[in-house]
Amino acid sequence: MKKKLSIVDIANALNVSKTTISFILNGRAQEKRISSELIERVMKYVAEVGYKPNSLAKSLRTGKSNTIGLMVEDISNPFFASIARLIEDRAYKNGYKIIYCSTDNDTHKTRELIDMFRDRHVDGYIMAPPEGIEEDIQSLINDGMPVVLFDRHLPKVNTDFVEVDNYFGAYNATKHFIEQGFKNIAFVTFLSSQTQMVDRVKGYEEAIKSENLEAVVKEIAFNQNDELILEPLRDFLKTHQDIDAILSGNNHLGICCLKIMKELNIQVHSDIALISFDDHDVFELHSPSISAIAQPVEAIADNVITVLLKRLNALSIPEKSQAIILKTDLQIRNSSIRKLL
Amino acid sequence: MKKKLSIVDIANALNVSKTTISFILNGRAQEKRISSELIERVMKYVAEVGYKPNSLAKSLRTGKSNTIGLMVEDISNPFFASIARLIEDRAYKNGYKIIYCSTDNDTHKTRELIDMFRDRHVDGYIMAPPEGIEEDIQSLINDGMPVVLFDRHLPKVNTDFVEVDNYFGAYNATKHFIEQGFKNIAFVTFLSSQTQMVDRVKGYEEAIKSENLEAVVKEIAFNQNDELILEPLRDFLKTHQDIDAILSGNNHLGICCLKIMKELNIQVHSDIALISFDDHDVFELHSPSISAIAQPVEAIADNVITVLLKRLNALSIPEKSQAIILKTDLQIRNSSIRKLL
DNA sequence: CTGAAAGCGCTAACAT
DNA sequence: ATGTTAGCGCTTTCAG
Repeated sequence: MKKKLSIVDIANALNVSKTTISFILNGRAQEKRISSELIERVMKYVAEVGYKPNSLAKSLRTGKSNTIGLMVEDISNPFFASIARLIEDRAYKNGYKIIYCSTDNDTHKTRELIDMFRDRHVDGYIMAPPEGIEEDIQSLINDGMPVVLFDRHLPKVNTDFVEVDNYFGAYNATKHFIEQGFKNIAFVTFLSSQTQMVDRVKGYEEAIKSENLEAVVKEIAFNQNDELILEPLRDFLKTHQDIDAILSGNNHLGICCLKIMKELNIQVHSDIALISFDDHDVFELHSPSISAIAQPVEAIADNVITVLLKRLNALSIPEKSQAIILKTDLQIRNSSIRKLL
Repeated sequence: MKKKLSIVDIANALNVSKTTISFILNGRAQEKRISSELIERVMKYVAEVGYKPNSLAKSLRTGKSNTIGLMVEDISNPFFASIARLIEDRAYKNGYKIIYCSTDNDTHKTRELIDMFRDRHVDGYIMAPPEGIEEDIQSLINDGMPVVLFDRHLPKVNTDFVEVDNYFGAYNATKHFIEQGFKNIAFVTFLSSQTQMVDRVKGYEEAIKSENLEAVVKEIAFNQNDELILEPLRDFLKTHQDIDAILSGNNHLGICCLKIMKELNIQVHSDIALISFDDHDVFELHSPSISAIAQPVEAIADNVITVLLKRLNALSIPEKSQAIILKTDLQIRNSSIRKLL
């Protein structure tokens, strides 16, 4: 078990003071006008023995950890997983590490996670916030921490966020249903006051209203246990035999709809048309293929990290916070059209 | 921006020495025979002002970070995502945080990640190791770090690991194909010398051989870019029209098979039967539903964390390392049977 | 029972 | 151009 080297070991071995080593290692050699010969010697030795500064000590001293805390709703949901991957990659390239966690939309758990991140001295926060976490985020911001929200935002909290135009995405998909001649279009969503969900419902309702149709919104309580989502859905479909199209509020619900329809032997497309918010591998592969309102995951990840890095590098006066709204992309597949492609 | 409290602030406010505070906070009050009255007073004040010890300083001092590093192949693969979730939960309940990362099966990237974990002073490692990382892991172990491998192991490295009986899983699935009357059964896998993949091929080959059939193994180079996986697969299917059943080495390849078959208008089940290693939402939902060799994700996660916690709490003499092999569960669905259910 | 003080490894103001 | 030194916040030995 080889002992871990410290900066003092290096300094002693080279007969130089540790300050000098520190300066050289932190690229302040020029500024301090250290002889390039010495720099060379130090760098060579450091590489040779494989010395790595102890980042714990460094963080303790500088107050910076070069870590970003990322909180998604559920890392096993492909939408969040892919965004997390992209953010991780970009952060990594910019010298930041990511610690990520799933909130499960649980306010209490989220609060604990924020505490943990805080405790770990993360330099910035990226999160898809659950409801009821406003105060905690505000307190983070008050303490000068950069916070970027994505997928949704908190109206009461003034900070940067990146999301898609949920209203338009749902509006547009609903209009598409109507154009295809569907009349009894239901919207299935989670019981939630999160902005993205609220906007999606609104978009749906406006589109329905504009055509003088009747809005049917089925709200289901969010639950980790899938069976508790499938059950109300099953009831809903059984008691609403007249429905000819469903718009689901996210991919999780979309998949639940598919499961129930399979179970009840309801044919997707010929019995009930379907469009889901958020794309998913399943949708493309399904027979018939399922239309989806795809979110531009790369663009979301890019914008999130860009905004955060800007804050992180900002020297002083915090700029006004920005809201970045991206466009969704309606992927029309077989599940939502009258005639199969 | 409220200043962060330190142990000194608490000590001053209460007119007690910081040592005493430290003892009380770390549950050593009894041992040090501190008056329960004082303990009471300190605890109350700490709760009141919401003081949290700085974990960075604590880690620097104690050399323990209460963090576990978890490296999976790809966090956006549901198999790894669900294991990661389960491990995270269990670790959390035992006072450990998890930092996780995707290796992408990239040895170089993995090496960097190990460095980063090391740098962060994680207390233990859980990983699904890529090939070629043996030395790095060995060096970790030599330095006394607990390392638990899962999903696969490294024959040259003597450490704990948890995996399923891959040989039997594949053998069994192949036998099932044969029982159903399929004769030209192909095995599609990644070009890999990882133990789990090797064992799966072996299981397949043994089963084929036992029935005097001909083994057809298609090996595809692992690639992040799906198109580079689909292409050889497309070629393979075009040039092997006689194949009537495919066993895929993992869920990723299983999904790729589905994609290609859809594209080439090959009917799953009636044209080619299919079983995939690793279960996936897609498989259950697909029409026809796809048979899969399911891995017991809960049991894997449970065993991994249990073994690691045992090491972490072990006071001294490292016990012999253990190999935990779990059973797979063949989920027979419509894609692999002669007559539809 | 409690306190003083050393020290984990690093950075940076302040000498020299 | 390089060295001295004082912390960052915490734990822990040793002395009262």
